[in-house]
Amino acid sequence: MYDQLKLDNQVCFRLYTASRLVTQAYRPLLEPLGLTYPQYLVLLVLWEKDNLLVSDLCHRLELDTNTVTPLLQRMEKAGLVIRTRGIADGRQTLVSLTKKGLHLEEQAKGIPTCMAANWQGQPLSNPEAFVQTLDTIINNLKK
Amino acid sequence: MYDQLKLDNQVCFRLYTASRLVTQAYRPLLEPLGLTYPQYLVLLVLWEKDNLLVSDLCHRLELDTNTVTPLLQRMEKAGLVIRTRGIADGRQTLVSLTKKGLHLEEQAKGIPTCMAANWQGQPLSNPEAFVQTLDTIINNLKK
DNA sequence: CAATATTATATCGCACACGATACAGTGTTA
DNA sequence: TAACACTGTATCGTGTGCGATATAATATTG
Repeated sequence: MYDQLKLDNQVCFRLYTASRLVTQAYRPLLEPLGLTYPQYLVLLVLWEKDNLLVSDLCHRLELDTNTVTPLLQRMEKAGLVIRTRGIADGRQTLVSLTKKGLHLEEQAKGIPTCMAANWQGQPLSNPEAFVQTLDTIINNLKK
Repeated sequence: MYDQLKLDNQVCFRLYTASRLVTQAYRPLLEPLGLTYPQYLVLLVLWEKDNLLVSDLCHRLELDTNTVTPLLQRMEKAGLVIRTRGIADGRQTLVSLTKKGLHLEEQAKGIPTCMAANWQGQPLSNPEAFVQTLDTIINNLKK
């Protein structure tokens, strides 16, 4: 029995579990809007700046097109976005919000506050340091 | 444009991204062993204590049976574990390591060290506090 | 300008996650 | 002990993630 292989000694397992549980916590808030968590992330990006390329969304979300394209196809079917072929460059796909997608922002604006209250039975001792550590990990691992 | 809806202000997105990137970082280490990351987690648990019920694994990994059962079925097909029906209680399923599953521990023992070196281009400033914050989040969110 | 390389996106296949439901075995109760 | 509730696991359907590959459009090069 190797100590370093104990589940409780794995930072990665905590990261994996925390991420899953947080996503689960979003579910009851997103379900009324008909959104999944990754779809919500796409909308966060588009609410900041509309009419983006698929590649822009990929970069912003750190996801590849093989995840993003089907995600956008489902969102298009749900009437949240429209995908149009690029005019200057025919390889590109431009992603734009529909009225429905745009109006969801109003209904979503309360979610972050709601979540913050949600996951803090015990408040986090030092949120800034926590976020900074996550950023360090992300920057170390993304190419 | 609501400030709280900016992607960069979302702790959850960092958590989600960090978790994905860390899992990705495990891939090249686990692939030679023929394992996925969740399968590796199952083995970590079984290496600590063999012959567990499906429900034990579910509790330990904070996953539901609808995830764990198919996971174990794939691992059984891969010859890593055996699933046997409970004798005392016929509803239970006992999960045991095969020789192959057991012997993988030797090959896996270097992985944690390898990973620690891997994701620390910049070393984390305060790993203990980070782990503690993750535990707080997990404890707040699990029922 | 035709052949080739590159790029942006899409498709395919597989393995999770997870809500919802099914099902078989066990406990309980009238 | 027959009817019913409960429990442990399994199944189903949908939506990601992601490696591998395909496709179409643009850029490059001989």
